[in-house]
Amino acid sequence: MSKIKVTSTNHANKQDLAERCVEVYAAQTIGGQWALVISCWLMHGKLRFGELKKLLPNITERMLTLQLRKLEADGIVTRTVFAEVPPRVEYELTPIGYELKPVLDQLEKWGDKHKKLRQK
Amino acid sequence: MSKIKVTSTNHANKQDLAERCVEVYAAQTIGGQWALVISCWLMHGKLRFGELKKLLPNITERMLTLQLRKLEADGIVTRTVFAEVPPRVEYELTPIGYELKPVLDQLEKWGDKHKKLRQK
DNA sequence: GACATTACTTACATTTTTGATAGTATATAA
DNA sequence: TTATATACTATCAAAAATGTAAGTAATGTC
Repeated sequence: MSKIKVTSTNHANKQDLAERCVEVYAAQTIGGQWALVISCWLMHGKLRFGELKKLLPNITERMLTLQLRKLEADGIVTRTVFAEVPPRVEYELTPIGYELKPVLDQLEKWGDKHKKLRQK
Repeated sequence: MSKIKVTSTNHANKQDLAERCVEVYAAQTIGGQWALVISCWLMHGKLRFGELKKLLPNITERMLTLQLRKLEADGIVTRTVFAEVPPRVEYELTPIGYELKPVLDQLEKWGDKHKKLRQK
């Protein structure tokens, strides 16, 4: 499941950075091209796999799965499978997941300011 | 200088995400393996290229250059060259760069909490 | 029995990011 | 004259992330 090479310099560097700098640790945890948007949407409440897919029209099922699994592994979302056919799976933020709110808020604030500056 | 393929799906997706979600826009702007740590160090004041290198013992000069150039292009740091030999170049956060502080603070806060949860 | 639905998985290809290594310029000091 | 220090640049190689396309399971519906 993991394609990372534990012996690579890159891997070592990432680990080192995460250990020495909590900010980097946090950034790595919510990193990945789609993880942040997914978190943003889940802030509003739980969603099914298919609902997320509709909200992110360009994402492939593969990527959505991968990122959700990573978020799950990192304790940021929970995955609830209902024994139905066709299957139903719901994703919801964990408490620590919901605590990302202030981070997202600050990112939004800063992003807005930066965007405006750039437009001038 | 840019190795990105403007015609790729990946590129299109990134653009799209950044447009639709300011949080992602912000995250992309300070993304890159080393950009955040560099920003953290620069929060304390301006630094020379060589000083940054010492603070990040594992970074290659190439990567340090690349990330600093990106930060410069994005208006987050300024680059001041002194006409001396050997050369001296100083990097400092711009006003909007310094405004990353609250973002870093929140990342730190969250990162700490998350780390503690994981250790249990 | 064929079909639709949903949330996936698998194998492979492409793109993007990062790393390794070896250069370069140039005034000053030895 | 050679060496030194500093902030780079240029190539090439490796690793990591993302995308493409095609499957799968299982049950209820027609």
